[in-house]
Amino acid sequence: MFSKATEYALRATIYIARRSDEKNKPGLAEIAKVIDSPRSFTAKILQQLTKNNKIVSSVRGPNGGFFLTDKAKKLPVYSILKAMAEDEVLTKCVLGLKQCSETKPCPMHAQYKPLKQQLIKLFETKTIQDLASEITNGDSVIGNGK
Amino acid sequence: MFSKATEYALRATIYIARRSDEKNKPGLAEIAKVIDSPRSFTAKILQQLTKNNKIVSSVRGPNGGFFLTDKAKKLPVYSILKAMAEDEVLTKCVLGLKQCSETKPCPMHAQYKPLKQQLIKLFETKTIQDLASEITNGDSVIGNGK
DNA sequence: TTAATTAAGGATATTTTTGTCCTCTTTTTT
DNA sequence: AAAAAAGAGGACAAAAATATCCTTAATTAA
Ligand code: FES
Ligand code: FES
Repeated sequence: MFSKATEYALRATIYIARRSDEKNKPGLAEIAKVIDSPRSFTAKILQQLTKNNKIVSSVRGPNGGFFLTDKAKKLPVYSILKAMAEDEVLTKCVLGLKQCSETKPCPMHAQYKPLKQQLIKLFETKTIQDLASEITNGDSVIGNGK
Repeated sequence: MFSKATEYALRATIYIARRSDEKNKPGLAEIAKVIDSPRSFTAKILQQLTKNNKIVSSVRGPNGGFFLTDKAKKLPVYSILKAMAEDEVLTKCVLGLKQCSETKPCPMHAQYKPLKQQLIKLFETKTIQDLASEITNGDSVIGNGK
């Protein structure tokens, strides 16, 4: 469904949200290990999320690492998709028509549309914090332990 | 959601289903034009659908082209996804965990699962013929006219 | 102030996806 | 039989996605 880059972005952000506060900032090595992603590639993705979109924050130097502000934690998961420029995975025509519209719908449209809307709603409604809590509560996992 | 190749495969197959019978077999040029896809790349995809998976049939020579048998028309759309080796787009974990399971679910799983199941059901239930009929009835389009 | 630690950023490499082109084979028409 | 019209298939090309490495900058601790 999503690219590897976006999958890593989602997993990394959720993990950081769960692990970070004023005192505790997971570093790249820890993050990549836990979410099981290639380290340097993950670094690039975190740069993307840090730079333009202000979803993830970072500090350099000893005891540095990545963290999410309380404000960032309240962002919808959808904002990660937008930061990765993959939000149109959810919005575009499932058969690849240039426009997904009511006036010239593809033959899947009528039945696909309600599912699509539920999907979008799910990503718009769930916050990063919501997903992080799921893990803290032990209801779900994001990778290999922790 | 799906790769370009799979989008072309879906559109091409639906178009062929709609246009073809014993006497009438659309050719590559016509198909690519109507569904708005790169001609030679579409040829490769149709080869894939013809060769291994027997979804599309073809005949060479003058008045040759592509067609679907009545049997093929009754196949679920899902079979096109399988032929293109992209069925796991619908089945895998939305966050990219190696397993989508109940025992170690990702934090999206609980809410994503029902949508995923509806998506799979949609692709498993709808036949190629169903979608072709939608176009014949004028209820939807697959590309630029015809 | 020096050394150590950690993210940022640039350059490069690899792999996959997407796409083109040319020749070969099959089939029909003349 | 020859010519023409298609798809089949292989080789190649271009672009995008994925991934690695190395140097630089910032920050902290000794
Ligand atoms: S037009 Fe294809 S999904 Fe809306
Ligand atoms: S475990 Fe992630 S969707 Fe099922």
